Amino acid sequence: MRSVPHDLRILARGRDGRAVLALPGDDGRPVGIEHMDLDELPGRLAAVERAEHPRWVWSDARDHLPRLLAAGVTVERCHDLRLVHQILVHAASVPSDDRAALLAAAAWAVPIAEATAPEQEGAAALFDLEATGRPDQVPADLDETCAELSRQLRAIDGAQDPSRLRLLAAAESSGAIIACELRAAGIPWDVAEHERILVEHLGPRPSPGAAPARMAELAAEVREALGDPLLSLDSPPRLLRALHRAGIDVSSTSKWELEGIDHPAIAPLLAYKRLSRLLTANGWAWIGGWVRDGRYRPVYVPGGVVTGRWASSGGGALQIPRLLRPALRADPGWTLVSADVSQLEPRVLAAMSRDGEMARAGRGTDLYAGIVAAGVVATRQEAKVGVLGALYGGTSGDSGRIVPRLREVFPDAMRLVDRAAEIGEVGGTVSTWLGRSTPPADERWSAAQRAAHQVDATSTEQERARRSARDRGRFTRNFIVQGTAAEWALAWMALLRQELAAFEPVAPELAASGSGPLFSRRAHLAFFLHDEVIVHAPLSQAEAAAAAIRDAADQAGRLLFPGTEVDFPLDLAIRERAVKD
DNA sequence: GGTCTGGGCGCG
DNA sequence: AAAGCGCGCCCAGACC
Repeated sequence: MRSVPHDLRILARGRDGRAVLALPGDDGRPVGIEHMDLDELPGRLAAVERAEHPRWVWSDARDHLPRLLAAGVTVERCHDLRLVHQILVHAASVPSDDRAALLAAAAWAVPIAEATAPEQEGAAALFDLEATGRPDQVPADLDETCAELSRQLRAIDGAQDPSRLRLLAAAESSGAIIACELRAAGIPWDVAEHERILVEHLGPRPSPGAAPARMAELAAEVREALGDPLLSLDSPPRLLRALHRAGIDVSSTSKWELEGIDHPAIAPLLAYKRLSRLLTANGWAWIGGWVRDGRYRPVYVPGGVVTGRWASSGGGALQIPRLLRPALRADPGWTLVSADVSQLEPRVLAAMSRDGEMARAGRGTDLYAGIVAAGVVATRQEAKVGVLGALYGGTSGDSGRIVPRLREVFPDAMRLVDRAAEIGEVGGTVSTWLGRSTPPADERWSAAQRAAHQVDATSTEQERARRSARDRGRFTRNFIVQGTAAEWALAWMALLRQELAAFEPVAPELAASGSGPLFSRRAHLAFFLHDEVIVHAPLSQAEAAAAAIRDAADQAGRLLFPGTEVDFPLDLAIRERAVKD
């Protein structure tokens, strides 16, 4: 009834730590089985790659790829069974018995592993399994791999729109490769510049346990202004009590509540908080823990967020403060090509909903300016607040005032997100454009809704249930947009990676020092942040890399939304350092 | 000693 | 006052 795609090639774990290559047969059983030692694998795999350009089926990129990359070998395409399992097991478009079969294969649903800072790794362990944060849990032997592949192919083939799920599986799997490659290549990191920024803001590096000079000064000012000479600023409850004693009426110590209060303690306190954050999150300890040989090598976690966005594990790769962006710096003779998409999420919404009016507002560069130009609102700020309110479910304040206006002007777009919210509020499932679905509402949520519908429900129970229903509505409203934007970004990166891989290597004397065997002689992806990429490129390839980034964005739009009027303009810059403006 | 939770804040 | 989504990380405090 169904034939296995002919370009699949299986890489699995053999007995005694050996590797095994095979082809999936039409009956689901492996054929053409080859066993080999691990040190033979990169050479053999590279030969198959060159000759056949297969799609490699493996349990988990993290099982195999780090070792291959260290040996200078990578692959064009894969099918990552763990990631695709995670998608298919919830996908609403997959028939329920196929989903049940996947659910029964519970070992494929492994939790995200912790990252290990390089300082805790042996130097030789950098590319071992342990170092990639991957416990040995997924059943990766040949039979299990084939069985799971069969389940997944059946699930996709039986889905309402197999082509979308196939595209999603390919994009997600490509992300698995890219995440490993990003770690192997690393972010070129200028430690001297990072330290200069720390000293500029905090003062000289303090001895262990001591506070930096600037923080100590600010803390003294705060204690003086509050008349509390022994106060610790690092304990929110104590700080809150001290603020109350000083007559400052706040309900928390958070900065948005403190801002705007007129008291001599506030300015130094806010400054202290800012510095404290810099020190603890990205101070000298962070450099020592995460930067080695001029590279920051974060662990990216594709599919780590329910919506399909990537998460990161260790070092906070997706939360690097803007203040430290200048430390992201190209190697000598190289440059950074940085690009981010302007207003990705509203553009994705316009494309998904085929809202022509919204597509037209975005044509050119700035969607918010387009909304102003169309006469919908008076200022760019209002346009932005309104659109974010539409995407997030804002009801009060400025966004609550503006969203109804957007509902008149962009009826198709607003209907799509409003409908997603309605479905979520009653416990339903919504899906992204390519078919990633929300997990079912958890049992506590459903129990609260049931309780509120009993005849003897208290008003507290009813109010709590209404609130959690609205919470879930905002989640599902945002899910379809954030998740589809993540799909667009995956396609963008996958297409970009393909283009960069075709670049000619530069001369050996122009090689980057720390990017590893595969990436030191041609432009390569170095950083990814939801709607933003940075490519590290030899100077001679910078313009070509910029063109590739733009071309990949155009192609991604057409791939996901054939015939769409929506464009995806980029802010792009070629600079030595990744600073904005 | 360890683990867990919430506050707070960085990113999109 | 964070109004409105999704994260990770650090710290203090609570608890075992």
